[in-house]
Amino acid sequence: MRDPEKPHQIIEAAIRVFARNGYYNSRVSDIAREAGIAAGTIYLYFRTKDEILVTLFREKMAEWVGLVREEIAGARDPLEKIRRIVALHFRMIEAHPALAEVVQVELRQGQKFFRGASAREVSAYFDVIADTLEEGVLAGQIKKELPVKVATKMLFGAMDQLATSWVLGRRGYRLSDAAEHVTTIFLKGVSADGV
Amino acid sequence: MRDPEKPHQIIEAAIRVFARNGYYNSRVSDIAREAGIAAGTIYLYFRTKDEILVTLFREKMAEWVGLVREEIAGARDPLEKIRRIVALHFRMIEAHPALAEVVQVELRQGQKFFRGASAREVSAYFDVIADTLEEGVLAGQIKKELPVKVATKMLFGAMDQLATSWVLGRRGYRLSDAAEHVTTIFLKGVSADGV
Amino acid sequence: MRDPEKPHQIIEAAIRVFARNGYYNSRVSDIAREAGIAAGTIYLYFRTKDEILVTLFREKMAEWVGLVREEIAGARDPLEKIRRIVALHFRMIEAHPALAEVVQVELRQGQKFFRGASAREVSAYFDVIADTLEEGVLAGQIKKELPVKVATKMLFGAMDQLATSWVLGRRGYRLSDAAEHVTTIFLKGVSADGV
Amino acid sequence: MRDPEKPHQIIEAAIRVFARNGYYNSRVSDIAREAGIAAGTIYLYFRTKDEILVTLFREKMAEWVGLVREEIAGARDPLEKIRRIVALHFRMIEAHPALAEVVQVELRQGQKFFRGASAREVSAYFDVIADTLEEGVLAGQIKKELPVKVATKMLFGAMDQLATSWVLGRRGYRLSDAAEHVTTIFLKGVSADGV
DNA sequence: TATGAATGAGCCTTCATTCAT
DNA sequence: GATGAATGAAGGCTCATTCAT
Repeated sequence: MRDPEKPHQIIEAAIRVFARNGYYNSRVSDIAREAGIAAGTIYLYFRTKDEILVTLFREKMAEWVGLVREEIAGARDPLEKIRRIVALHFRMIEAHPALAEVVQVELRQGQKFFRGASAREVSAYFDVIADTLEEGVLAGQIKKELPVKVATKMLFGAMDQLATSWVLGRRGYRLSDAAEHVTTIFLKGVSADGV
Repeated sequence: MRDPEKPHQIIEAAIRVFARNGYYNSRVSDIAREAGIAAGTIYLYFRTKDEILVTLFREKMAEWVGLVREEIAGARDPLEKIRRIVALHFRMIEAHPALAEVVQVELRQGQKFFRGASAREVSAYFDVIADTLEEGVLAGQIKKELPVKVATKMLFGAMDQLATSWVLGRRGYRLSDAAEHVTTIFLKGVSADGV
Repeated sequence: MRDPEKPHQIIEAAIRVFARNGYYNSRVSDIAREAGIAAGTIYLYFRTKDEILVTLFREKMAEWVGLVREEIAGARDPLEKIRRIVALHFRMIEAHPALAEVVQVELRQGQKFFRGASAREVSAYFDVIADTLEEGVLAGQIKKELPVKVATKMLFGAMDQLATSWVLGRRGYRLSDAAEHVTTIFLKGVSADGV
Repeated sequence: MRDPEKPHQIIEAAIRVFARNGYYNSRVSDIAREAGIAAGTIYLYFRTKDEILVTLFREKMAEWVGLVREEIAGARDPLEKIRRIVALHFRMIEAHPALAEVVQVELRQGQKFFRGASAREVSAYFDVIADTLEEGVLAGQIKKELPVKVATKMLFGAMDQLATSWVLGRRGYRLSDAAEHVTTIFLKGVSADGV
């Protein structure tokens, strides 16, 4: 396996193809054509079609979580961190709609049929959110009796649904505009009473 | 084409099979076996495999929305209605985990590849939530500057994510227990300032 | 097996259906619908779909030969007989185009795949022609060195091709008009030298 | 899609298989086995089973007509041309009985159900015969009031029937022996009176 | 390493035939 | 006898994967 650029090219091609047709309606040869290589070449870098999807998830989710971690690293205030997480989430979706589409639509299938291969990476994102919420509790900004796991899933689910609607819909508006609303509502919902 | 029970039996069998393997990993003959009939018989009631999934979505979503409408009909208070919607949502998921799995996992694929056949039914559910929020705004219980559409998607997304986690996870806890938390956080998030 | 009219009705329906779609593109249920009965009923009168075609051939060919025999019975002159055979052949094709179509198109398949079941009936038609030619030889009107079998097949083939062209074409002319030409050319071809 | 020999091999295999079982009783996998390739390979060269038959007709008929044209190119005398056409027709049938069988038996089905795809090629053969007859009329060897279209179909039908009988029968004689008889009878039938 | 022709297992769908009513 | 719902074998076609070049 020589060309270290090929797997990346294949993944990027797969993202575009899966976004267009979905995993099960995409042929390996479609990905090859999109990547400008021969179908057989794909098998020099991936053992099966499944492995493309699994790798895709793993790499992209890891990248994503890395970016989120960077984004919030500079912030001291937990509430500000939440604000940045939501803003970044929506910015990423808007910047990479094809990737967004794949992750939104295929992730669930994926979690079920591809051996939860991306489970670790997905849960890392949940961890970032959960950790931030815990921080806020300790800082007294978030109510201390907050069921953090539930709240984490709520925030993720809320962002995910906004993203899904935007992706599946006509994209006739700026998703980023929703970020502030989402943050406001969520933070009010979890805030400590006195705040 | 007589037996009026057959389509129902086939749909129920399909739910179980799709929940187990996913739509694309299920064979028509699997559905037939699960339903206790011959594969050919399915084609007396459905034209294609796709049509089974589309019909499944349509019927189950319509049923679901019907139940939700009934559930909140008795309540006067919009906040109480939201509470009941969330509670019913989770009760339904727990009561019909296979259906839940199918809807959770396949719906997105579905929205994209099965002609948005269930679009109307799904959006009916969104409408119920949105209408209830509007009511709350008029009643002064929910803040009047609330972006209703965003809030609607947030609540749906939050419930959906909790459900998905529960379905894909080990189901090692009572999903209903989360209902109260979800309601509390959400309602606090959207409540009018003075409340 | 009660209703003695049913087999006949089924055969007539089959002729229309086969003429429209060909044997292999026709369903048993198509024949049943055309006959105004249920598909299962057909199996009270015929054991298989094949048997319908075989019976159809046998009965119709026998009928045909019977008519031809009647038609020429009144004629003394062999040449006149040939003239009548050709004229009747074309009249029959025009009068029963659906039957013609089936016989023209399916007969060859039939001869090969349905066990030559209609071989006897078809060859009876050949016999009528051959016998008439022999008669003409004896009467000195047809050249005595005529290879009767070849000439018989030639006349049949000629009529058959005219009929096929007419059936497959637009039927934009009167087939009967060709009868005289065919007869003239053929009789000239086989006539005794001095005639 | 490279090997330029494959389509030819597949066509030749198909001819043998169709000759044995007929089009509708032949499986694609039968053709593949006969050609010594995998069933899937056929679909690299033909889109459907139908297309095999259509291509077969088109190519073989074009070849046939080309050969006929060559055969008569050297002859000046129209009657001699007819003689050669008939002789070649029968020689071809004898040399390629499988092809003959397919063309004889399937052509009619074909003309009806495969979009008349071979219509042009078949009618090219009719044209050759018709043109030759016209030539004979101009040369004064064939009677000038001859209905050329009818005579053309008669000759074709006659040859076709002889061929069919030989193909479907036991082939217990030399078909070529019939050529002279057919020519003699036909030419006498269409000859100008004084000749 | 890259190619893409070849492979063949797999699945949806059709439809002749059966049989309970 | 008549029905038509049910059956299930069969086959066309697809496409992930292999391998000779």
